[in-house]
Amino acid sequence: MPELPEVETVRRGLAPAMEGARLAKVEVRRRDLRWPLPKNFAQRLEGHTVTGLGRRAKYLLADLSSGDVLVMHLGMSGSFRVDHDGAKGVLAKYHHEKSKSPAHDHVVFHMSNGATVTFNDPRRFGSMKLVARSKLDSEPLLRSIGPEPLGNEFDARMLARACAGKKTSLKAALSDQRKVAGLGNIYVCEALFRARLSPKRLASTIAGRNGEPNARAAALVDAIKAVLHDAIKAGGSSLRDHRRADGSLGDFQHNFQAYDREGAPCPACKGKNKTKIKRIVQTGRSTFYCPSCQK
DNA sequence: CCGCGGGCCTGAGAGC
DNA sequence: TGCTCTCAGGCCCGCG
Repeated sequence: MPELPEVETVRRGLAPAMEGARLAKVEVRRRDLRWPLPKNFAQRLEGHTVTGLGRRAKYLLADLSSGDVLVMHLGMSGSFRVDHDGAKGVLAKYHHEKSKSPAHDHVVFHMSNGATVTFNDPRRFGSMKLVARSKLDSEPLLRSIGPEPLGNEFDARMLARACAGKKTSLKAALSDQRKVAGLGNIYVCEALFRARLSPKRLASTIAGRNGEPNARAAALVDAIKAVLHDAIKAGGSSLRDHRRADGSLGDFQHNFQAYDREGAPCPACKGKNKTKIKRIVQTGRSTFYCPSCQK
């Protein structure tokens, strides 16, 4: 499911239920997620307070009063659901969701404030890991991740430098978390569409000889920031699995201009003969783009 | 170091 | 209805 906007949406939904609350009880129903949860996983969490809930790239980071940080990833199909005691109506309301089978409720956090936070993940590509806060900077999962695209420091200069000299495609480069954090297949396609750049273009062509940014780099950074802002505002994109923490759907899928729109008329083409959005495969993943607009 | 392909899992949807 | 096949929003790992 989740790229940066979906993870940020989840974070904002979980924060009111988790921040400032104590992990009163932690149920581990399946420990074989992406990596097996250690035997003492629940023990290391129980009794400690969540002092803050943050995000880095597509990871959620729960700061704990114990000095640990709980690093969580949703993989492809992970989601969190918040229930409040007595809110049976909410439970009933979403009971029909087939994708939310309780068989895939793998970890349940019972918070001291009465909230229940449930991690559901059919494909189990998601993960949880406890890391000492003092060792977070050297944590292998996070160490080589590039800049946050919505941060002030992320600019054309930074992206151009990361792409300079790279013979790989722009599509592959933007999907590479080391170059910029948080983009996945959807938002790479949408950002390239907005920037009018072909996904097949070499990554090196957004930089000059010395790695300085050109106009394409500037357009691309603007497009990345804009599409992520718009998607967060819409609560992310719901295709199959993504829900807000209250169970409601995101809305941004209705704003896709290229992704998953193979054969549809390009929304940017002028005149009556609009080019159809094309689907190709790059590094094993579908890419959607307009061959006329994106050069 | 770099880039690519394979693999990890389950479920939905298409086609027969 | 039911089977088979393909595809899916991610990322680690091993290979060349």
